[in-house]
Amino acid sequence: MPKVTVEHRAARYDQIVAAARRCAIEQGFHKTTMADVIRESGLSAGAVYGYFKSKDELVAAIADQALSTVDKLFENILASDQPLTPVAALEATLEHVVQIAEQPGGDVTRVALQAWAEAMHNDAIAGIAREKYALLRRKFVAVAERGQADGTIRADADPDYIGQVLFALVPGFLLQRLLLGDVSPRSFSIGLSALLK
Amino acid sequence: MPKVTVEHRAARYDQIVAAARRCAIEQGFHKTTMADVIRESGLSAGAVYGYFKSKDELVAAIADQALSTVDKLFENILASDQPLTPVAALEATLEHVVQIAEQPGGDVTRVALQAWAEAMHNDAIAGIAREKYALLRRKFVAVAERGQADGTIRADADPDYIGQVLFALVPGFLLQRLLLGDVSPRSFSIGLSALLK
Amino acid sequence: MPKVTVEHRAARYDQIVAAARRCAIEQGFHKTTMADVIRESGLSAGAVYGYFKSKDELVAAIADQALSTVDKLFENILASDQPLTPVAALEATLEHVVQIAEQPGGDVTRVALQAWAEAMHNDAIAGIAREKYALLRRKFVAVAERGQADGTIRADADPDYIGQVLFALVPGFLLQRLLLGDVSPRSFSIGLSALLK
Amino acid sequence: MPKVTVEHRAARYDQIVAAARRCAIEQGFHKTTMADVIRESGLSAGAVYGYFKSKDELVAAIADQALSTVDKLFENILASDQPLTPVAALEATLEHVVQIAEQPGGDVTRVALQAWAEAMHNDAIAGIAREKYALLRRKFVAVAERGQADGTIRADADPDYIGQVLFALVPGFLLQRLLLGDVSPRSFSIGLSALLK
DNA sequence: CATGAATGAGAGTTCATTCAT
DNA sequence: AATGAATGAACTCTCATTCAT
Repeated sequence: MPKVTVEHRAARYDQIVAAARRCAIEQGFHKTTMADVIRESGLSAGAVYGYFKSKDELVAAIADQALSTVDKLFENILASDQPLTPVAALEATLEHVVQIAEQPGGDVTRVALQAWAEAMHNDAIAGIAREKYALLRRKFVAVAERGQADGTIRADADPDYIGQVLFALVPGFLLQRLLLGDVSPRSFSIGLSALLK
Repeated sequence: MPKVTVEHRAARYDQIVAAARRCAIEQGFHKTTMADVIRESGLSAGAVYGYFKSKDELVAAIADQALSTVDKLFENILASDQPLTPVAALEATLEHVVQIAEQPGGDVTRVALQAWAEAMHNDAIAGIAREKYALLRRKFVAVAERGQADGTIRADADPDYIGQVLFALVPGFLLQRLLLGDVSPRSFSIGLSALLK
Repeated sequence: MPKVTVEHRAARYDQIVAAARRCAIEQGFHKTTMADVIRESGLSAGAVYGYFKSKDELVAAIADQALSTVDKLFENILASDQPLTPVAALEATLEHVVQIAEQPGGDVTRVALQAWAEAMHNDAIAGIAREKYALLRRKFVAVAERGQADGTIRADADPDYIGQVLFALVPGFLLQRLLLGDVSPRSFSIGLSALLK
Repeated sequence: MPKVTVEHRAARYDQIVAAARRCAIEQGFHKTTMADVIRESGLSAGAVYGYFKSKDELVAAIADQALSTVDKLFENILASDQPLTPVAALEATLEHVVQIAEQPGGDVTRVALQAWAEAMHNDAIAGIAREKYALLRRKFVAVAERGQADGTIRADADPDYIGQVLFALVPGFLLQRLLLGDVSPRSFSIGLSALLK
């Protein structure tokens, strides 16, 4: 009975977050009303408030989820022991971004964008964003360090700086994808390769 | 106070936009109420609505202004006839970003971030963002083309792709600056230089 | 208070319409604010808007109700199978008007007057008014036709015209009653009888 | 100088009332804003307020004007020394109503309707309406009295009652004309004649 | 427990009126 | 005298949240 209930609770929770995410993708956090989420989730107001004490908490949960899509990157691509070149690391990351974005249920990267804006005046979301992005950036620093170790990258530069630049390409790609729509992991990969000679 | 000069109208307009921008920097577009803007501007509700038909219109004006900060880049740095290397173009741009961000009256780049989010479901703002950023990116494409012409960049890659990558570093810098706070034009310049060998 | 019965909803609806009607009788549609209706109904703003999407919709409901007071006329007096003379039909109608007007809760005929004015630039209300009054007028046409059939009314005139004239006496009575206050079904009955010889 | 000014003032006054009337015909008193009147009159806010201390005063002036259209009836048709039959008096009155209604500048009878509604909670307008309509009704009483004197109307009925009935046909006609649009002085004349045998 | 009707503070906006120029 | 920008109280309506059933 306890386990069934726990699973049931988890399913309900996901149901609400999924509904809220769909709304947020469509209209943004702020235009989304609790009534929207309630309707979209198929639950009652009371039920939704049984899982989230407030709209802020629900928004934080969606933002968290959107920002946590990078987690899989760590577990899979960037966790490999084989050395990754900067271009390979970038391309793998961007392909992951695109794959996430194209999943059925709507483009979560749009929610990530919302989360960045929200982080400017919402400490909870800012904290999550900082944590996730610092972690991802550290992976790119590691890539830089390996490159410096094997001589493919100049060793006289702070690897942190190189990591900043490589990581910057991820939100830079995401924004161009959503706003201009004419970029792809391939075009970025080619562009970066060309610059690196 | 009838028979008001064009300058007077422009001054009032700026007064309202400045007040609204201060609010938006602090709390974001959506937590900012018209009452906030009215109080902050020192004008009356009617006066504000004499200049902006709706909150949406006012938000669009602030977003427009924030996104248009890149205009000065075109007029100044990137308009020079002397060839700019990718690193120089990037550093000039990021220094401009920082200078804009540190101007008294609050960090406008925070508003730019809001505008990105808003562009996801606001066609007016999306249009402005697309226009401004397409223009800025073209400058980086031009930099790439010059580099290819003078042999400092490999000529077998589409310069558009190189422009995408270089341009991506701008929002990537901006986001890291606002979120993690540990980047600088210098650190980006060093990081990019190291990658380019 | 979920799971509310249909009767409960209907009662709430009537509660709001009754409150709004009281306000409209006192001050007219336009001087009546939603705050007035909310206070008078004893409900909250949200509750009232749960039953009526807008003030316009509420006004239409009150107007509809006021204009629909003639419905009972059809069911009762004018539906009788025994032939009615014009004078009898008129007197019955006016007595019904007075009875309606003197009901506790305020004189609804004042609202009917408002509805006439509103019908000039409100299609919904104009439609209702047209429908109800066309129906009532048709009853008077029927009275005229019976009169022509049994020889008490000249047969060479269009019964529609006679119906127009008889029906005209109803708003003519109503207006004089509200404005000058010195008319009664009896005085009208006597006056019409005298004219008919 | 004084006379010119007086004429100028009168012209301005008429200009404002005419503008306000056009608005009131189109949208009713309440949907008409002072800004509408100001725009329509081609004057400035200050100018309009130089002639009318408040919107209420302006509304009263339009209502007054609309209700005073019956004045010409007294001066012309109903003032004749030759005896008028009820049917003739009615037809003359209704023809005057139609003529007034069809004048260029919009149907003033729509404003009269507004005035009736307004009279329910506006003593100034109620006073004017009472005065004008009492006067008009008295004319119909006089017609009744003449009829009784010359034997064409039964003498045993209070002529006031007959006047009430005859007068009632005027607003009854006006309302049907505006609401149902299928009546004419002729149809009323025929209808009344038929009833009178 | 789950429901969803009800709450009510507060949002955006309007508009009659004023008064410095 | 005339202007019309400015005022600000008041309006309609929304929506996050609660709690009686």
